[in-house]
Amino acid sequence: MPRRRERRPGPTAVETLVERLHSEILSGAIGLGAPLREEEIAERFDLSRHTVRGAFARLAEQRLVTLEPYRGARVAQFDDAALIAMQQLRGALETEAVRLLRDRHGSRWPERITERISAALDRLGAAEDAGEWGRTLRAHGAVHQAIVDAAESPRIAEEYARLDGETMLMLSEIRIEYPRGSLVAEHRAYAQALIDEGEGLVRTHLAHSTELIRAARAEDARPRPQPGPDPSP
Amino acid sequence: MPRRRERRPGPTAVETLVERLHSEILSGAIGLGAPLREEEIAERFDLSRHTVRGAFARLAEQRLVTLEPYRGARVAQFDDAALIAMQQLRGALETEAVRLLRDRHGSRWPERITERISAALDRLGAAEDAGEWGRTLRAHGAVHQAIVDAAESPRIAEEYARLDGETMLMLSEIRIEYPRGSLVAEHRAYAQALIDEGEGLVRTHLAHSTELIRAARAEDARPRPQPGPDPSP
DNA sequence: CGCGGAGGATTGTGTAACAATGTTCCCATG
DNA sequence: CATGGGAACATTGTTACACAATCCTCCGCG
Repeated sequence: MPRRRERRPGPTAVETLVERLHSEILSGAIGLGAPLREEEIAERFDLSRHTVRGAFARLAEQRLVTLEPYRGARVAQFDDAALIAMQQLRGALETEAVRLLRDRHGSRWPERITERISAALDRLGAAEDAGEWGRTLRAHGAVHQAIVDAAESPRIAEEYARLDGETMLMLSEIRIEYPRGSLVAEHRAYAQALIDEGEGLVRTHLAHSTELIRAARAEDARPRPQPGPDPSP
Repeated sequence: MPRRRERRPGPTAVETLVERLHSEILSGAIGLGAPLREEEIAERFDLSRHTVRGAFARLAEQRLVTLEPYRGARVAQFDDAALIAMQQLRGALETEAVRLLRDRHGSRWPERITERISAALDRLGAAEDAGEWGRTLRAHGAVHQAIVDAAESPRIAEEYARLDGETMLMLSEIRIEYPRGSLVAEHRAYAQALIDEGEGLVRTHLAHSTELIRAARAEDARPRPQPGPDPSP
């Protein structure tokens, strides 16, 4: 069923820049809280400052960077309050997604749906086996996203996706110690429990991961830079 | 307790333009689906196209306008699918907010909180009495926002606020017939039920309003313009 | 040591131009 | 008459340069 018309005007300069900065930021090449200077980036990518500003605006929309008038853009930072707020939002979205799924399908979700979730779980297992932290992180995100996507509620899915990108950034500087293979096992059980018992588990699961993240950040014993406007000089 | 430092750099041109366009759009002066041409707006407000484009980007972020590369900006439009998707997201947020409230406060919410909700309800009553539809609409939104704000979950509140603006736009062209005074009565009962019985009612309430909106739109018997990319020529 | 202010750095906005894409409309062709 | 091809035009995307507004640093003064 071909979509009415797939317009493909070459990706705009802003779009490609957004992608490049996105991956630089997510890869940790830029570091949480680091300032992004227009001129420098404009020169580095051979673009005009206007274009760079356009890209910044989009990245700010995804909350990967924060924008302050006359003070510029910087890669976002997350203190514990931000973590909690994010997890509450995530909880709202994932919980509702599961509830919608169960409203529609009861405890027997159609295979088309469970299949995708299973596939995501498999990829998570593979990533974990490979011992690649970044890949594992993304695969983990994809599992949750698959669950939310299954609800076929576009706005919920979209907000969740945005949140996921933000989470990737937040976690980009920490590494959670986890016995190999337990992440996938835990999530297989989680998914099954959602199907069997409903959305109640979502909050438990999130509380668990919130604690892991907090612990991992506290582990980084060094005086954690909280994102106050300016760390006192 | 004075905030660290309230920076007040004069509002930027983009910000003020966003506000002006926001109110023009919400007031219906521009009409759902109407295109916004950069040049025209730049001239009308005596600004450069760059500034206008910046404002468009922000309005798109709030989903009041849609942006298509090389095709420009237009005021958003909403078909039934969009309405449903919005309501699902709204349900996710409001439900979680109430759950957070009851987690913290049980069935006895502190007065500081109920007070704000009551105030919003009072304003709704006043607006309804005055028979001003626009004001009633805003007051109604404020009641729900007050409930969500009470949960003190900043991200949930923020997403909800964005959604509320979008909803105002969606409703800007319809008028729901409602016996005077019944909106506030209904919402007083709703708020009380949330306190007493929890978040279960949220979905019912939303389903109810979804139906009212759909009915009101169907009432506008004229061939409703659905926002397909381009209505076939 | 704290404070104010000069000077530099950076962001915000404007003007003008051109490139890339979308849109319209005329017209030749069947 | 319909239809497809394209020119001509309209609109958006991007650049370069300039200047204004604001922030930041650092120095000298009390």
